[in-house]
Amino acid sequence: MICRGVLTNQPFLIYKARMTSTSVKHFAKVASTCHALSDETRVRLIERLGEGEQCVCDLTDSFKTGQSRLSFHLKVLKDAGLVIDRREGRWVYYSLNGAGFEELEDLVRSLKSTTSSTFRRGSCP
Amino acid sequence: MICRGVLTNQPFLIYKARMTSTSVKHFAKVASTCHALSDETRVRLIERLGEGEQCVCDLTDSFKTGQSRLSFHLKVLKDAGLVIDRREGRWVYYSLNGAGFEELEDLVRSLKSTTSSTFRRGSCP
DNA sequence: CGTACTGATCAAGTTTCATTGATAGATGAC
DNA sequence: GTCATCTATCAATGAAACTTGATCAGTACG
Repeated sequence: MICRGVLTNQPFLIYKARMTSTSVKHFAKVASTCHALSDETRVRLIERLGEGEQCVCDLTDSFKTGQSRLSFHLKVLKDAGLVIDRREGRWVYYSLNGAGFEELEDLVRSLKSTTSSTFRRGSCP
Repeated sequence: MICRGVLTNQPFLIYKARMTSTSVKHFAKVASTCHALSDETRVRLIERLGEGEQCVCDLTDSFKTGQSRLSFHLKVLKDAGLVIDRREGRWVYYSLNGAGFEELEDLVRSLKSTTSSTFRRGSCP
């Protein structure tokens, strides 16, 4: 199966060159961060936290759902670096992690513009 | 459970006001798009397509995996609007869908800056 | 025609994730 | 101290997603 790009004629070599260990981590980072945002409940939590810091009791009230369920989703978001928590007495407050979102924006941008912005048309014999 | 934000004192009303039907769709749209990017193989596919249009045979070769597996992941990406395909004889070429990525960037941006950029500190009695 | 090839689709098996209810840990009130 | 409250964690169940191999649909070629 000898299929090559018109311009480079060596797409496979190019690909291997980009497969550095950091690139591998990059793939996993994008996937794990996006996984955190792949659930509608978690997206709703993010948008809610965009209004400002919220305590879990507030969220449980307005989301009208089990507390353990929200706790689970908040943990997923926290592990992804998208939110941070702060304990104050019995209550725990969650808010957005600005740094995590900037990183996310960078990741998304990097997806679109990887190496060559020129549109290379493939050709198989 | 009477927990209110310091500034508004009515966080729940604010939340309900934002729950329009378009917002609901918005949540689902972010979740579904991010789900497409929540798999490492699919992220690798995206980055590979960032180099230019690729035929499936090329991808199957360099990813060293089953053809049906790649076809499955390409379909997920296509359904999410992130890639487009083009048939040319026996071969099918995939490439990035610029419009889909712009929409994705908008979605991510909208997550960070929803309503108030002011940091509201919650307070529970 | 028939054959060879590319890629999509299907079905079965496996894994991973989300939900639920119960429990445990931590804090504050008494 | 005991009790109540808030939140995290655990175990079990159900659902969704991923993988694999086989088959099917479409195309090219002799």
